[in-house]
Amino acid sequence: MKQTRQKTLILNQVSNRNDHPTVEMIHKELLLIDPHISLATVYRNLNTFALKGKINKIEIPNAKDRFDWNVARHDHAICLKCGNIVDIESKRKNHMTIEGFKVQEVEVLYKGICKECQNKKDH
Amino acid sequence: MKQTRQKTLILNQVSNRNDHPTVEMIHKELLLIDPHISLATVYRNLNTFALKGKINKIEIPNAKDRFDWNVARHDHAICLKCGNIVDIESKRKNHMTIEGFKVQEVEVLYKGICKECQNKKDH
DNA sequence: CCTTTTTTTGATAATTATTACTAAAAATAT
DNA sequence: ATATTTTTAGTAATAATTATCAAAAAAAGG
Repeated sequence: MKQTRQKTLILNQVSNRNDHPTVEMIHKELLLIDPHISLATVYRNLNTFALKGKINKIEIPNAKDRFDWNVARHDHAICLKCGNIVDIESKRKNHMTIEGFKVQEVEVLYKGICKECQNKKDH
Repeated sequence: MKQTRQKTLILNQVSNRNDHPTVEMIHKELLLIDPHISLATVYRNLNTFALKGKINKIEIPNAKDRFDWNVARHDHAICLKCGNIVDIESKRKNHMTIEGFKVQEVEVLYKGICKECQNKKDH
């Protein structure tokens, strides 16, 4: 694992924001700093960081992957109107057991309407 | 909504199996009965049935969609080795509330190793 | 029944997020 | 410094699903 300018930029970008950016969002921001940084490089490194547990990868069906600096256990809620993601405190115990199934991970995704979208008028 | 031979075949196929087939699996089975049924038709109708609540669509990140005749509320567990999906009884109450977020749906996915794969020897 | 209208199908093209590929560049080791 | 290894940039490839649309089938209206 060689240290590179790009890796530092990417890890900093995820760490310094508390939304749940997509690869594209991070790439777009980084282009302002390094106009030649490649989308493939951002994908590659975000995945590597997630594998190493430095960041969290949030996989949502039929939506772009999101990344999260917060590696502590927590759930997520996605707004069906605006697509925004918010953190939800997890109420589960640390070790779930299911008869005949060795649980390694539990993913909980709340789908609904966020505060902002509830206050918006549809027209 | 016009009644067609294809719709009947597709709905029957999902209803008559208790695994969680992908579109491809259903299409492959139906080709034995109707050798010209189109994959697009299977996709189209499974999605329509799911929207109407006749069947359940299980969306799993980075995997093919699965379909389920069981429309009652329940969770799923996916085996990280073989990819099989099993039903898990849901322990949640019917109405979840989160401060500032109107929950419409909660998806819980257990990831781990199923009974069969635990007994298999890796080599 | 036969004709008209509406919906659906089949076949394939398009889409889209992500991964694979590879020569050149950068980082580390010698 | 030079050699070796890893990474990057740019782009091609992949794969699941959706869109498109002419032809076929189903329902409606005499």
